[in-house]
Amino acid sequence: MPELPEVETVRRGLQPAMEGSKILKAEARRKDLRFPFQKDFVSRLEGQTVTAIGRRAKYLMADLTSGDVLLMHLGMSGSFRVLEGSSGKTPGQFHHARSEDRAHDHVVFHMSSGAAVIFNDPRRFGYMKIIARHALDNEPLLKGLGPEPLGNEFDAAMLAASCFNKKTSLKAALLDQRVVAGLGNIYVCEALYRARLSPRRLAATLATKTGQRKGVAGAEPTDHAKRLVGAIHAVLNQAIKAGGSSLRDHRQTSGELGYFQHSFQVYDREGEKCQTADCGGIVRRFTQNGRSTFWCPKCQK
DNA sequence: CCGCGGGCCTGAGAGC
DNA sequence: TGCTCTCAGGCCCGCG
Repeated sequence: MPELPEVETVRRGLQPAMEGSKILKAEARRKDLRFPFQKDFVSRLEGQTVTAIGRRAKYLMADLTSGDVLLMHLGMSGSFRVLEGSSGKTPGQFHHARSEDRAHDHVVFHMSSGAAVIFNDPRRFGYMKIIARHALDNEPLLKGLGPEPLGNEFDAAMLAASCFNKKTSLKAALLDQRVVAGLGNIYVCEALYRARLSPRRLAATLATKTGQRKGVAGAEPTDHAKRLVGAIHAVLNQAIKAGGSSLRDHRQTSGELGYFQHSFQVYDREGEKCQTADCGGIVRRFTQNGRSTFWCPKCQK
């Protein structure tokens, strides 16, 4: 499911229930998700206060008073829901995509705020791992992640620099978390459409080589790179504002749907008319590196 | 080192 | 109704 806007939506939903609150009890209801739980998973959580809920790329990170960080990934189908203790809402008002199905509630945190925070993940591609904060820099799961697409360091120059020696397509480069961390299949398709760039274009065409400087080849961003960065910013910000996109599994922690899927211009719109004024093209789909790409062949060059 | 394809899981939807 | 097949928002790993 979740790309950066969905994970950010979840982060904002977890904050009021978890920040400043103590984990009174933690339940891991099976021995593994994508990976086995650490043996001391529960004991390192219980009794700890959560000081902050952060996000890095598609990872959620809960800072604990012990100096540990709880790293959480939603995989393809993971979601959280928050049950407020005494707010009057009944559990029936909160649900995942398959509301009758509690079989995939794999992790539960009982917070001193009175909230229960429940992680549900039918496909179990998600996972949780506790890492000492001082060891975060060496964590293999985080090592090699590229810049945050909404952070200050991500700009056209940086994108061009990391693409200019790539041999792959623009689509594949943007999905590569080492190039920019947080985009997935939907938002890559949407950003390329908004930037009017072909997913088939070589990633290296975002840069003009500027010769050698101290033996290191330089790269100047093209106008295409600038346009693309603008499109990435715009689509992510709009999607966050909409609470993410709900296709199958994504829900806000309140159980509400995100609604950015109504603003898709190409994703899952094969056969529809291109929305660009006067284009007249038809949205097409093809498979690229094993994933569906949606695009308008007429206006994306 | 890089890029690609397979595999991990379950469930929904299409077609027969 | 029920079977089979394809596909799904991610990412690790092994191969060439």
